[in-house]
Amino acid sequence: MVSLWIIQIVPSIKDIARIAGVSHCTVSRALHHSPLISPATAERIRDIARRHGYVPNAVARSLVSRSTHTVGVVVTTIADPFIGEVVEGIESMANEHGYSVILANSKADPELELKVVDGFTQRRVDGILVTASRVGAVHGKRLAGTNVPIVLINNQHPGEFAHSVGIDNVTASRAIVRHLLDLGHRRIAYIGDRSGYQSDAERYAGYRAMMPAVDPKLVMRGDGKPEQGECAAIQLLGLSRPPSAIICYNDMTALGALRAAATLGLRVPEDVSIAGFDDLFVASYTSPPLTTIRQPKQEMGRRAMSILLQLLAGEEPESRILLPGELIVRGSTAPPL
Amino acid sequence: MVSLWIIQIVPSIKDIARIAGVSHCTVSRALHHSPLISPATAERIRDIARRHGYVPNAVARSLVSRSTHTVGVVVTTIADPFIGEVVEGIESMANEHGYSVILANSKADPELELKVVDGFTQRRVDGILVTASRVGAVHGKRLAGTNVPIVLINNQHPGEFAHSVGIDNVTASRAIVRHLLDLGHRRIAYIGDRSGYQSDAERYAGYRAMMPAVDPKLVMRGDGKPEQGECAAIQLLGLSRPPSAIICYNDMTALGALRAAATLGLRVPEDVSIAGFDDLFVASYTSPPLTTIRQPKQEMGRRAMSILLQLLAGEEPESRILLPGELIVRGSTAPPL
DNA sequence: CTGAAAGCGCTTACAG
DNA sequence: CTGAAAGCGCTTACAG
Repeated sequence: MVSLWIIQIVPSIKDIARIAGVSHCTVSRALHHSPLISPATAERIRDIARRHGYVPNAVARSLVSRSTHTVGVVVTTIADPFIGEVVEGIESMANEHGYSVILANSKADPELELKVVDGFTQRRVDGILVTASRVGAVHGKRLAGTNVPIVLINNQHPGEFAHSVGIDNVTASRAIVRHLLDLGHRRIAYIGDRSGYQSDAERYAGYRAMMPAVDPKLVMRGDGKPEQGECAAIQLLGLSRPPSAIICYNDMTALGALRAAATLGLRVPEDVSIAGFDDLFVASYTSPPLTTIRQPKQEMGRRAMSILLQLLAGEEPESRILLPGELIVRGSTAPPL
Repeated sequence: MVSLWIIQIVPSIKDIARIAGVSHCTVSRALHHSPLISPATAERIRDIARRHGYVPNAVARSLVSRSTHTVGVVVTTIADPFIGEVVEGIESMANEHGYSVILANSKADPELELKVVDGFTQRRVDGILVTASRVGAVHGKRLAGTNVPIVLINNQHPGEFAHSVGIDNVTASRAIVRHLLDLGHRRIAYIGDRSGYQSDAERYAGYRAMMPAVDPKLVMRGDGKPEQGECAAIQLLGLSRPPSAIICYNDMTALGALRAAATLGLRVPEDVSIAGFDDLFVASYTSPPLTTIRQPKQEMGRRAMSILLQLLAGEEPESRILLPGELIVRGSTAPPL
């Protein structure tokens, strides 16, 4: 069977002009409700446009207005639930202000990220948002040199960029430690992330600041995923003087720690308290549910987009916004026996 | 402090032409590696373009080529982990073929969805992908009437659209029931979704087809979220002759059922087996981990994009693709005591 | 109130 | 091998 092509004619402003018997610029003005056009003809033109299914061509408009009303969003992966929430926030804020979101995946690969940003530049996005980038480390200066305004969210290698939104890791981390100290814990372990992220450094700093003394045996590093969290927790719980509580860099790591406790036949929170960071959806459904720090994910997206909007309006927004985390106490922490 | 505007001049093809002392069309050809241009001048022009930071303007190119190499993706919410995976698949396939993804949120609101599609039309996307839409119900015909090719993923109200990708719910559902029957279960309950989705009808059909007899008391409906799954499960488990196993419409419902069992002091799987559908990330981290059907989420996105690509190439792809689900047996199902 | 003209940045027949 | 010309669909001073 041969494929049949029906050429769908989408009418242009000129087609409408011809039908209405006016010039195409009059149509343009009528469609924009310009006060220059007489109400009668304006209405007549709009009616014709409607009946003929006229849809303005944003591409042509962008070419002359030199603005696409589009923002590029770079993510390491959109399948990550954390990033999904952030993008949800970006998208809603963008949408409320007439902007569209172009999404691109960098797969955390610096080369790909550069390609992605190049693609954004070709498409003439008005601005760029980058989430959870470790990429600043590699191509920071290069990106920062672009003409397009860039706002970073949860940037892992700050410095090069003017504008960013993040979470107050130190304060949040201190809040978790305080919570555990208040419960009566004294031997508190920390399972961090060895990737060299600033967020890990800050969370660890909060931990150190609150602890009267830190036993180096109680500090380990994973990779932010459950498996290594499990390994680290197994080692910690096997110590001659094991911790009574474990603070994890993030919820993923805590998932592994919970599993480690189960494997070792330890009860949470009776035998060991475990805390995470992020408050992913899964944190409410583990057994027991996880005590953690809630990051305002959507809010972070909205704020970042809002900074971008200000930048595009020629304003001078705050350069670095630090949002507070919220301690969510659930069943995985309790006084030590 | 007054905002200072540095006008960033992005050179156009004409600027490069002036510098190179040729016409702008020669530049255009050189940049496209046209064989018409002498290798020497071509290289010289490309070098000048490079040094002056020339970046082609895709907007202008789109205007003349009448193709934006852009696809619009409609989601009910990008924060949903299921949808995130699907979009990941779409994005990767799109990217491999030089297409960009514009993301838009419909919030499952038919009005908004229509606005979103209208926005896509203005931006002249080459095609549209819609995930998990209940919207077909309301505006199906209207959308189907657009000039732009549309492919649906996990469509809940098929019929109006030519092209779609889905999962073989009936077969997958039968596989779960068979698994439970093989374990020795005879009283098997089903907690469905009352929203009238086709997926629920199909999963229920698979359940009915495999059961020698269905006790109507063992069939309940929630809304696909944990709370109502919990309610339904509490009622089921309180029956004078309670089920020994519960099949849930999806993992979210199963999360509620697991919680119900815990609340009632029942052990899973010893006292009751529980199965879900979807294989969300959370399914591996519940306690016990959840037996469920894995949907090939990324694959669904890739296949849908691939159909769209064929459509754009003027080919005639299969109109309806049904992917198989995979039974994932974990700790939440076992023989009845 | 309306139209003719120029231009946004590019591609592509058509001449030479 | 290269350039002049036309055109993609629109906006917006500039005249009238």
